[in-house]
Amino acid sequence: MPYPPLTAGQVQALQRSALFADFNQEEVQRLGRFCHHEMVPAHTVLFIQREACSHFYLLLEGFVELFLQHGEQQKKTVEFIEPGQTFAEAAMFSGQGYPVSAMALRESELLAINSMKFTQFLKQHPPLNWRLLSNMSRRLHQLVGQIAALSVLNAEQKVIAYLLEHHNEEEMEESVSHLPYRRAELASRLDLSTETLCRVLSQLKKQQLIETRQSSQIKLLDIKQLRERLYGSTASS
Amino acid sequence: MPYPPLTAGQVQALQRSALFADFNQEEVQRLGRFCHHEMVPAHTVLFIQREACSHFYLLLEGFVELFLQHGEQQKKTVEFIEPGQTFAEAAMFSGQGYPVSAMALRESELLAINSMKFTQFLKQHPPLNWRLLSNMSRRLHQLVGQIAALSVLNAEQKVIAYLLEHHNEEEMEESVSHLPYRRAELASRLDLSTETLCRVLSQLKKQQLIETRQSSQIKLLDIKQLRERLYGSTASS
DNA sequence: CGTTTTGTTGACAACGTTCAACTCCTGTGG
DNA sequence: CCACAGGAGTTGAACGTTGTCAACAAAACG
Repeated sequence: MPYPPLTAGQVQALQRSALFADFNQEEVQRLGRFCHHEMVPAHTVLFIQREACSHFYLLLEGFVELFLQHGEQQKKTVEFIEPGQTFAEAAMFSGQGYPVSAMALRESELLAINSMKFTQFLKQHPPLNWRLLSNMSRRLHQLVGQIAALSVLNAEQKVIAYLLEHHNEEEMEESVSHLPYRRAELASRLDLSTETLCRVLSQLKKQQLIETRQSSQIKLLDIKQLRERLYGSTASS
Repeated sequence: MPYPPLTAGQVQALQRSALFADFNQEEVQRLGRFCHHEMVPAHTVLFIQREACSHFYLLLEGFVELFLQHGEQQKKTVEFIEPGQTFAEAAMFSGQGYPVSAMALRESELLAINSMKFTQFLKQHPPLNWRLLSNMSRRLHQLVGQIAALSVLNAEQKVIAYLLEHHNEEEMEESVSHLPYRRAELASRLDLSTETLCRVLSQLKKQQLIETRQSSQIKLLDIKQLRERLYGSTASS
């Protein structure tokens, strides 16, 4: 038994994730034998593109960025991971290593799950196969949505689409989109330069469609009109 | 037994596909009970985005395009499917319907596999789970590669990347990239206008890096130099 | 409180799209 | 077999959107 047993909190976190939602106590314990807990400071690189896949992860606390690199300096954010999400599950099965690189943007707490051991475990738990398939399928949808957004939407539409997708309906009586990202981070995710992102936000502010507070919280003032700006539909994730 | 038995050719096609590669005769026959053969003329729509997923497909002959639509008129090609490939397998598991639309670009011959029946079949054939996972995983890689290409490469690099990926190393002593597409089709796949695609091809012709024959066959004259134009690497699918 | 990082705004340039003209192919009917 | 029509491919010019560079403002941090 190479790893210390899981804490109660970690067990709960596993059971709250999509993959292991209905695991019973015993199954979680068996899973725990090849998970280890990691606490990493901001800017830690968890894995890099093309590297052989040794683990996949469940994020407990913090914030992780999945990104691509081209040439020496260009970086493109593919996705942000928030607590409760698993990532890099798909990398286990392709035999081509991780398709992206991953970096913690803030100090983060993770559960790293050993890929080899997990694939063995998988054979003994057929229902998990289904979960994984549906998980990956949903991720495929998301990526297709991103491709649509990249190729079909202009700067303003990208921003609006993102705001609408990520605003928390129930949060306050007002619709506040909490964006815990730096401008540069969000810009990279939307495939814009920081400058254009700023400009779009300014314009939307001028037109009274949004309000910003301390630059990381964005209040949506007129959701209907925002939706109209996306035309009929976004087809986005 | 709702469907006629499979012909020898269809059985072979199934066994040549990635998903069913090592199926034995009996397994293929059972699979055949919920496959049906389709022969469709060019421009047939096989399914459309968001539609509930009733079948997935193996392309036997012909040519199929997977695409997205935005608004009323914009179309973006996500992928071309060539004979031997399966497509839309992932749609079964997400519960969100097909993520894209599919249209036959030429007269095409397909095997349509009933999704419901297949998922039942899947439970009795655990090794298939693995196949599916690795298939979908590879597709995820591809999509990530496309995202990279869309966001990081310029027009010339997109074209070169595509040519290099799709040229047939062994075909003739010369490297001929057979592109059985219309300019407009290829342009949509690369997210360019037909015009820019033409311009890029012209430039490459002028610089003696490629040659075109009857506009659908492209001979790569200097692969090394083409590679250099992509910088260090493409990170593309 | 000053220093450093992040965000915002403007001027300008670049790349790609759009529109329009034109050429080249392909296939069809005379 | 040629002529012609229609579509596909190619090229040029003008335009627009977004990226880049540079200056500046505002926060964050020690």
